[in-house]
Amino acid sequence: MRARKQPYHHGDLRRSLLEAALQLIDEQGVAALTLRAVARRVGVSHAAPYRHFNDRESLVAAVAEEGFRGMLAALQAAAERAARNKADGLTALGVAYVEYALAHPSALRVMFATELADRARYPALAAVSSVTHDVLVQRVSEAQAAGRVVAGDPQELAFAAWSMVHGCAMLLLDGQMPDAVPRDLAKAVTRCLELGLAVRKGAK
Amino acid sequence: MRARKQPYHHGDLRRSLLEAALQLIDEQGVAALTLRAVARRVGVSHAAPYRHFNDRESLVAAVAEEGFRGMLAALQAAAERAARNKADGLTALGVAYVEYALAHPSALRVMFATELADRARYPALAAVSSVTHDVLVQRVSEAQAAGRVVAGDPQELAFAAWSMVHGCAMLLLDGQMPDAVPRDLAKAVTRCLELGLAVRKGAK
DNA sequence: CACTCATGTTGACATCGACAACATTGCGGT
DNA sequence: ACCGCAATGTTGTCGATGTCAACATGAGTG
Repeated sequence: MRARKQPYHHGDLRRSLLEAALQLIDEQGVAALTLRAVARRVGVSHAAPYRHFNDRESLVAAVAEEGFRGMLAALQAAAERAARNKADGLTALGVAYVEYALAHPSALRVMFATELADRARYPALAAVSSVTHDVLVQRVSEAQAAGRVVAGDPQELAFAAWSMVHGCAMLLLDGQMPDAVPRDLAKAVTRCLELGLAVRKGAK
Repeated sequence: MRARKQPYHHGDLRRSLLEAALQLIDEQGVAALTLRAVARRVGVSHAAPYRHFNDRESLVAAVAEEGFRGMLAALQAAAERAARNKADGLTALGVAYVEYALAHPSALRVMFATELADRARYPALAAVSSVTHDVLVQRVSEAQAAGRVVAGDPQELAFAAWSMVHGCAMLLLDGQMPDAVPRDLAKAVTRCLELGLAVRKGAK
């Protein structure tokens, strides 16, 4: 069998570091996400991560990027499911967003962490986050074409929808609603969103 | 004149520390909020802050608390202004929320910082944040009574409103909408919110 | 006037991010 | 087959930070 002595070169250290980072965040929160701790967990020296990440923030950004990719996949899966069932794609998207947030709270926290405020410094992160946004805008446009959503700038309507869902997720994650059932609130929010965007047949 | 030599006792160090903390965040971001940096700015020794804050997180929590108080004042002022002008109090609240966020981005970031996720550890913070929430619920109830908002659990409706406005503020602060005019987006969101909550005269 | 305790200071330690200098090895060109 | 280079890891180190313990100061109270 192959010698168990760790080969000097790890193979795919970058990926291992990312996975360890996710575990750390899950177990001990974002504050515990330390370059040295990640290195320890993977079993490499404390400076090894610097070969793959410029600094701590770069690691955080990379983890956030992973999070966005995961969410993007979840959103697209939800949209396809909705399309197959002839259901409302927009609503499905909103529900999927909140569900992903509740299922991966630490990922969400990293994705929108304060440290990463200036996206300009992390183009890859900005890109994947932008794609996510585009998916949403696209669904809004489709819903408009199908006559299910009021006319108007799809960018602005999408932003409104995103705001609502994102805010809901964040408030739930932050425990701002301690005595409530998250899913009920999410439902209420989604319903309000539907009403707000729906084509209004009546006067007013 | 009074001796300029710093008296051994500062007088109101706690308040000074809080103000220095706010300045630091404004100037250099949340990451620069360091116990030692705050102490330096105030001109006391590096361990002095420990007489007023248990640890770094406690300081952050206290700053967040200040932020909530400021926002609460802004919201209440906006509500009163709206009442005098017979305008819609709920909309005024939403606009005031986003405006406060855009005017005090660093405060907002601290208020909803990741580190303070478990509010249980900071009762004072939880309290003032809860009061803010109550104000919103109250306005929703009033709007319902005035027939301007659909019937339903005011808690849930208020949460939906809060979600939307909070999400809008957060996304704008995070620069997720780089090529847009913040105020336009805020308007769009608020309008969507109004529509979503409004009493529907027509058929669905 | 003396005592006491809150408030502030000094000094120390472990940890962290970051860098530089050095070690190892996979890989491509000859 | 050999050489050499560049990517990848390691060790050592530095300054800064959070945190604690031991000590100093003085404001207010009896």
